[in-house]
Amino acid sequence: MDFAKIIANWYRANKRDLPWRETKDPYLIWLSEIILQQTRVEQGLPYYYRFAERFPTVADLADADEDQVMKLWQGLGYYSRARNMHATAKTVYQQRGRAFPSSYSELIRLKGIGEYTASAISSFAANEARAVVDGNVYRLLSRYSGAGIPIDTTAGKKYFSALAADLLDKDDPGVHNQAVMEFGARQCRPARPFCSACPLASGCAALKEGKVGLLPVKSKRPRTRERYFNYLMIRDKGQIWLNKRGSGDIWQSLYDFPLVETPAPVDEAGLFQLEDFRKILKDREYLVISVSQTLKHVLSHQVIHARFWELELKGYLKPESKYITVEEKEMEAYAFPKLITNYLENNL
DNA sequence: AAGTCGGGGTT
DNA sequence: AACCCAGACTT
Repeated sequence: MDFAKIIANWYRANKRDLPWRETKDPYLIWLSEIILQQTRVEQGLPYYYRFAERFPTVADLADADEDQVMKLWQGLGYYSRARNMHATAKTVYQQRGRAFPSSYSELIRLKGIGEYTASAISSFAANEARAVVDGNVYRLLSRYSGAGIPIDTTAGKKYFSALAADLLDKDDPGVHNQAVMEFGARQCRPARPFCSACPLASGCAALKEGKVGLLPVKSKRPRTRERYFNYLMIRDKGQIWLNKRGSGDIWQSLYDFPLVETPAPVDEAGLFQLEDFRKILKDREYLVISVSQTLKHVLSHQVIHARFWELELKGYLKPESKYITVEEKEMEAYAFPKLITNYLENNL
């Protein structure tokens, strides 16, 4: 029995019931695929339900405000996915109305859709014969073939894409693609894969050569950098100052507070002398309401050490135009990074 | 080709 | 602490 047949049989017996497997609507499939990029199914599932309910068609998503989209995405990370998703909804709705594309050649041109996602949508929605290669498939194929070529290099991507295309079941590419990913995720999982009860065991090169635990090979990722954030929660008669984060840094399009970043931790006396701090407060007097402990927040390439300084203004001060002021009760309408919501949950 | 972009689960 | 996740984009 060949690879595709074995995978198909395994999938019939082991598949999970997932909502995006019950539709052929390319829009809903696209929604699920964007949400699932670099994200575990269990983590993405509640977000999929929220987006599918709140934005049932591409027109609904295209009509939404960016703040609404970001708010619904809040907490999921990699926020460029949400911004690109929103942009693509507008593009599609403008150019094609409600008919979301389902062909690879059209999909690949859209923002936020790369080779994996275009293959996934076109195979699931239109049964186009495009083989998906996600993290699960890389692992499965690397082990099955025994190939130790690094999966995060151009050569590796080329090699495994060709292998996946070769193994693709062209009679049923959509189900085949679902099956290989599910197999990689659950049977051929990263740690402690179920090799002793694996239907592919007899043909698995890594198992034969005793190197399952060594595959797949990934070249090393760069170290993270440390950053020190001093967040100013500036209150002025029930209003609080917010900052919308721009391009060139983390958390673009989310909101936080006026920020003084320093190259090293600073104490109270040190912070209040900094030019960046005084520029925000001008000469206005303020009361220091509270100073938090240092919170550590870990991202993929950064570790952020954050302190929150709650200040109450004595008398009115018009903030710089880059900041907005909102009633504290209205803050829930804005999307914040996890670091901020964690602090607010524990301190308000 | 290398760097960047989150947050959470697992080992 | 290191690795990984239904990757894509920028430089």
